[in-house]
Amino acid sequence: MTPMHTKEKILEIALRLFSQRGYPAVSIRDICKLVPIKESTLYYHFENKREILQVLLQRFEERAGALMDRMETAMADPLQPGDGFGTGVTQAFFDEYLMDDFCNACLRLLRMEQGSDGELQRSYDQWLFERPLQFQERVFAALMDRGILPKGDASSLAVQYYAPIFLYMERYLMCGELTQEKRERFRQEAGKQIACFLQEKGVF
Amino acid sequence: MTPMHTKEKILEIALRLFSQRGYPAVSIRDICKLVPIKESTLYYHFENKREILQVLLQRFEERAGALMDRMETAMADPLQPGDGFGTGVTQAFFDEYLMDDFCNACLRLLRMEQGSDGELQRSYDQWLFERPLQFQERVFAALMDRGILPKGDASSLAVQYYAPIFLYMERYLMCGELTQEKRERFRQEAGKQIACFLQEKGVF
Amino acid sequence: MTPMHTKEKILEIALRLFSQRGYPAVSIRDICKLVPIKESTLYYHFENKREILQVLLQRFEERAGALMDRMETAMADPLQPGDGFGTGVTQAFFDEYLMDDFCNACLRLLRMEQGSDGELQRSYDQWLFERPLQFQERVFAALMDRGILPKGDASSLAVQYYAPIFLYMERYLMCGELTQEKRERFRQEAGKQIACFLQEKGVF
Amino acid sequence: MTPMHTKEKILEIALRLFSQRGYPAVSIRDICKLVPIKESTLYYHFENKREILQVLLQRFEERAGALMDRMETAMADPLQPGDGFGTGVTQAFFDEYLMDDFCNACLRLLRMEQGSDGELQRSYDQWLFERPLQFQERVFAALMDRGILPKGDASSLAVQYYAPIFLYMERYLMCGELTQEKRERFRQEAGKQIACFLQEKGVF
DNA sequence: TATGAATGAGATTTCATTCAT
DNA sequence: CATGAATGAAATCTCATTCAT
Repeated sequence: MTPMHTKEKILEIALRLFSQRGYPAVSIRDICKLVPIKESTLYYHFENKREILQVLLQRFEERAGALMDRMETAMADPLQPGDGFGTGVTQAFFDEYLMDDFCNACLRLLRMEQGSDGELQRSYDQWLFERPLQFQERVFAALMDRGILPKGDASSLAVQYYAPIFLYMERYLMCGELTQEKRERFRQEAGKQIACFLQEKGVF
Repeated sequence: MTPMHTKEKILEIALRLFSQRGYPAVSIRDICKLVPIKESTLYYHFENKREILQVLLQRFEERAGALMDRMETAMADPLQPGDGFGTGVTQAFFDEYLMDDFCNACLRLLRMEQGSDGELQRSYDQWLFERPLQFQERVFAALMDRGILPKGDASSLAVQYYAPIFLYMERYLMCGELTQEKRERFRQEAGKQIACFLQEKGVF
Repeated sequence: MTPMHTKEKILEIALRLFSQRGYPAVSIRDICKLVPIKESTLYYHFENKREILQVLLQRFEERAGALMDRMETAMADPLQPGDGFGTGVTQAFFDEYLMDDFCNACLRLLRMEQGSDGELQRSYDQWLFERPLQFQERVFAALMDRGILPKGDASSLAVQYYAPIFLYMERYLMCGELTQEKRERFRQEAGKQIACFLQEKGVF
Repeated sequence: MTPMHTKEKILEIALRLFSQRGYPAVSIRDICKLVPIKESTLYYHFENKREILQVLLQRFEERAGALMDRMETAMADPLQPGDGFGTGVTQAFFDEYLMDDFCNACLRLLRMEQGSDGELQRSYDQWLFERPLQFQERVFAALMDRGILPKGDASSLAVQYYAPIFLYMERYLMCGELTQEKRERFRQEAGKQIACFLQEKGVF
């Protein structure tokens, strides 16, 4: 057994259980049974139950932040010719964020627990509303600048673009097991709405 | 107002707490402390903790079902001249459903607990996706029939119409306290998107 | 079983164990095993372990306060002829305080735990130094007023009178089991010192 | 000053904590956190928690024994002319014993833990009652032999001499932090009682 | 010497629930 | 209807200790 293996295993199992049943419904026992270790061992690696959650969410913030930064950087560059309408970026948002095992589980967790903790609420809002909408708004503003889109309310457009994605995410990616079938369904339905949107706006 | 019977008081407090902290994070003690009664008294009114949840959700289903039925009936009638584009119906959906204290709390509850229970998951999907989208689809189909909207994919239109509402509901009505300010904000932002949609589609 | 019997039994056992081994060395388990009840039952009667201690010490303060008040009242009256030099009062201090099962156990407890709690420290000082010395000082001041003792430092006299009592109390009444033999020994040795003191001061 | 070896550091910290909170209330963790070392390291230096206590008390016995021996030797010699009434010896008893950081902490520890251990009880009695009283008795017996004091009960005199010292020690040196202010107060009050005693007995 | 990792036993406390009154 | 009293099970966490490295 490589050292530091246990701590990672704990985090992995804990995230799985937390995202399935919610933080308060998962006991230290449950986690340890699956790792498997004795309960006292867990306390060698973490101060308390809460710390597991914190480490998890801190890692999520790092990954989410890095992804958003990457997306914004990609957009700041003159648009890649082959990217058409930023499709590549949206793809990354789907694959490395909404449907990535780790991020998806963290998002479910945030979504469930935001009610009982102001900080989590803030985080949930940031990573599922604020940053994505902000990003999309900048994209549309840039397209308006370049004359690809008629001048108008970029913020409103961002909502029109993002809302269906969000809806399908909630419906297909935030409940039950994250099966391959659901991923596919999400991709299709969200893709359809995006295509519809782009067509209506006369892009292409 | 009839004097609040104990059973009703229990349900009221329980719903408040469940919708704030989530079902497993609320103890019988917590509920009884606020009612206020002794824990043993609660078991005179309910078989067990689960039953409180069940009664609550059953009542919700009744109310939600009744509302949806009412909405569909209103739509089935030749459109009320003064209603324009079903605005009155959407208003009812906002005021008597998404922002009604009881329904809102139930929706939050469903939203949180759906992960740990297949039945709740089914219910959540039904009352927040299936029925609203279905209804909206029928509305648009009817408008197409009457030539008010060009023939097309009513189901896709329904998503375009409903998704922003859903997004704002998630953002403003499903977290933190349901303040008057948040209600207003929701009404404005959602209203703006609806207006935008109607205008684009050439209705009016 | 009469109602409220359990709570008293818990207090009784807890005091016995606390005064023998010290508060932190006694577990809820230890107490419950002897009562005997299940651990969860204890929490029906007390909020937590600390509360047991608090109830105990509060009762002690009441009894100790009442005794001291009684002693002071007795002294304020013109001295009882048969009481000679307040011997009766000292007797009460011995029998109903230092050697009384309840008070003795509480004093041991205070003595042991004062180190870890400022409030207990205050209480210990009050009931074993402040009040007894104060009382004794008043007695001597009164005797000086009446010319039975030559005018002088009543406070210093109080220490001379009380210190041997305190020393023997510490040696015989604050360690090991409070046997009849130790009580006797305390009474004799302390009595001898008191007699010695009175003789030297020329009282009688 | 040689660099403080780990073992010594452990003993130092342990004594500080034990004397403040009592042996059972101090965990290996608490000690190691302050040393600072990992818990497993402690077990390289000591077999178990108990052994720390034992080493501490063994050292105390050595120091206390040495001091008492020194005091007795000093007394056995023809009285030092400048020492008057053994004042120098009493001073040593104060400074190198009751108020010495190490001895004071050990005495507090013994005082607290004597209840849970027969051996400690024996030790406490020996070093705080038996030996000091015995020593004082011999002093007074010697003074009687030399006609400086009238023949009488040396043992009773010893108690009269020592009891106030003991009382002030308990009150000022066995609770809370051992501040300079408390040391001073002890010295004054105890000194006053000693002076008073000597004057009354007509020594000088 | 020191540490990382683990653990059995046990501590305190909470929880949902029962039952006699 | 309501309560007082009790409880088995489990939750979180602490403790002293071990052992391989």
